[in-house]
Amino acid sequence: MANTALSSPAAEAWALVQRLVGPQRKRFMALAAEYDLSPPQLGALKALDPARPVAMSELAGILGCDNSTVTGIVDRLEYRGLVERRPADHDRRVKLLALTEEGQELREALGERLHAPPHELASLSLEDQRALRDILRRAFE
Amino acid sequence: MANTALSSPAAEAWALVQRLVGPQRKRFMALAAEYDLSPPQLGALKALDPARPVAMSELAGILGCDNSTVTGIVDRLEYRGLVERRPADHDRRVKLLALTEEGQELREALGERLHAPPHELASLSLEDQRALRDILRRAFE
DNA sequence: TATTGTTATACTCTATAACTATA
DNA sequence: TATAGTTATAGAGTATAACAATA
Repeated sequence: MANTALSSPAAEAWALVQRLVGPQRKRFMALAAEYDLSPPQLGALKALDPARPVAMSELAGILGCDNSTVTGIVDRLEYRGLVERRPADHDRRVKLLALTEEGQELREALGERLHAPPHELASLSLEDQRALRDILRRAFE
Repeated sequence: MANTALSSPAAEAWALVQRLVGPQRKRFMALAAEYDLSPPQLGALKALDPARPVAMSELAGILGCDNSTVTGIVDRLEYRGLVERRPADHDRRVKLLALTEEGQELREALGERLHAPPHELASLSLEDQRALRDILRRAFE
């Protein structure tokens, strides 16, 4: 955990990425609190797709928790009028989750806040920003 | 949340960073489960300093939760013999947290796992790795 | 008076196991 | 038989408020 050598440039880069992202956790929690959401509720709102309904089990997969946990999270979101459960045509066991209009608006506002890059990146030179973007693009090729 | 323009290179870079780090959350949960720790317990172990005892309130600050929450987390860690509560000389209200020998060993093993860069970074060319590292270093200047 | 840590309380998240209804 | 979602249950995390010891 300490400064253990950092053998490769990738390892040091990874440590720096973690340092960049670390504060994001508190930012996420603060944002959830601001909108009176629990962190998993915010995660669920973020994970739902405005363009396509998502099955309960699919959401469980995205959030990395059990189906039974999703039931409670969605219960509260639905009670608040942010999400709707709808039957699925192709399989009557499945329930599809759709954002209500209010849910979509909230999700939009949340998204804007989460998308804003932290000042460490925003204050890099435009040249560095582009280089960083290009390297990260290559990382996913 | 969708592909909303990504106005600046910094915004796209930030989106890519989040994409890189996203899977890290599940990695973290899986690692905790593997060692029979809850995620906050793993976080606490990670936050404790092998070289310097940490006060309860300091740990609460790092974890971003209330002091009263830390009490329970540390209770379980202490019950398991991973952490010790010690009195502080300078202020008898304060309790200092120190890793036991077993706690240090576990933290070391955990650290090795968390420090390994994901394959997306590890498989970048050495040139890209170095450039990425250098840009991120500048981000923190 | 203010602060550190604990306790009491209430709520949320969490997984497991058992259940219902589909498939 | 197997799967999607719910319910019941028990344990852990979470903050708030009240408290004891200390500053």
